[in-house]
Amino acid sequence: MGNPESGDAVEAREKILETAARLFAEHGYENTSISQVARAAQVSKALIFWYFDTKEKLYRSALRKTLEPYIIAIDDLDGRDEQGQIERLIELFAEFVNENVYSVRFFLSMVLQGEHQPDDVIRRVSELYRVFRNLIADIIAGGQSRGVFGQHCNPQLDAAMIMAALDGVLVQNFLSTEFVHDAGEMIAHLKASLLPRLLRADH
Amino acid sequence: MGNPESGDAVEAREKILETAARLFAEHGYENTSISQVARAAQVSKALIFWYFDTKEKLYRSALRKTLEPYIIAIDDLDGRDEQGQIERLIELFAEFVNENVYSVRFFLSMVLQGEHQPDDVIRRVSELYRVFRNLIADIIAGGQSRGVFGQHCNPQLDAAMIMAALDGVLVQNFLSTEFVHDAGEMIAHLKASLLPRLLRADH
DNA sequence: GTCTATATACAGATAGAC
DNA sequence: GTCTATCTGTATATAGAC
Repeated sequence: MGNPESGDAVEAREKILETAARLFAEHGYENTSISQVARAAQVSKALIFWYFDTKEKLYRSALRKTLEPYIIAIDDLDGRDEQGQIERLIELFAEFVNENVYSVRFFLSMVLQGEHQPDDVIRRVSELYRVFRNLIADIIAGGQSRGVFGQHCNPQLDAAMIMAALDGVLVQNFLSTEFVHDAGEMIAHLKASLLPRLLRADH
Repeated sequence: MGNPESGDAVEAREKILETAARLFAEHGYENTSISQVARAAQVSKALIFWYFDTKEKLYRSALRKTLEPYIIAIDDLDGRDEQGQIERLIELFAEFVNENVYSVRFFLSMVLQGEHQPDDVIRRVSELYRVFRNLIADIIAGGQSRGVFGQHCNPQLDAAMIMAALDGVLVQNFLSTEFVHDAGEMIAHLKASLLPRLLRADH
């Protein structure tokens, strides 16, 4: 599996990629120079260009690497009622964001600033988001036809609302210092606030 | 009030400031060069340094200028019941964000990225936010003592929740293309979802 | 106050030795 | 593959004429 001439060829490439992914996520595209990456990865600038040709391509490769752990395993939804399933999805989403704070924060600020948004990366992220929302919408629709949720529910809109609230809590969490309540408490409150409204009994 | 030598001295300074504020908000600190600002404001680079010494100081001055319209007039709250007051505050917040989309979006991405955050600017913005949240918390607490809202309410936490949901809706709105529902519809849904829970009757 | 011309630094990128 | 040395562009900032 190794190269004939040099044993750690792949490792240098990997180290550049890891370092670049970290630095880009921490300081953004324009705030990160090839020289910085080279210094931090302990290689020469030229080597970075040897592997990645341009700064732009390095950036794209680094982002793609960052996306690798972006998978949410939705396993244990069976055996729960509709409300329980949605609650579990909310928890999974919060956990996911928590495990990827730095990169999620970075993607968010990337999209907000609107510059240097490789299309494929944006697509992956927003697809993940949409899958999640549709999952919730489907559960609501299913619960509706089973008579658990009322006809006043609008699956797509209610799912979007839950996601929005979730986003808000997590964004506030990013801004931490100034925003008092901790995420766990807020997530619990979110469930208590939004889910009862869906049930058929009241309204 | 004019200078003896040059009639439009102040206007050049103002033009630089306006232009810088716009460009910084559109492209960020690192993506905006003094040369760009000079070209867009139709003055020489040197003049910018004459007035503002360094790029950093120009940035700070531009941000301070951006903050000037950051005032929310809370006038017509009297004559409404508690729920009506909160609904009105939600509308005011949404209107405010809508009238300042570009700069709000910019401040958000600035805080998220964590770099180039002049302390005084951050303070102003987060103070505005806190005032708003406390206003809602006070209304909830007042409604509680008047018996309109139930004892299960937690004024600070419920206010934070409302603000979080509001944030989420508005952030989703920034990301527009990928996120289906329009802000007005979501705001209406937000009121319908969160406020009934506060009332004493149910629960 | 406003300009042109310039100093200085560092960015991205290339050439070529090993 | 990995390096040193260098090219070229552009950034912030300054000097000095008007």
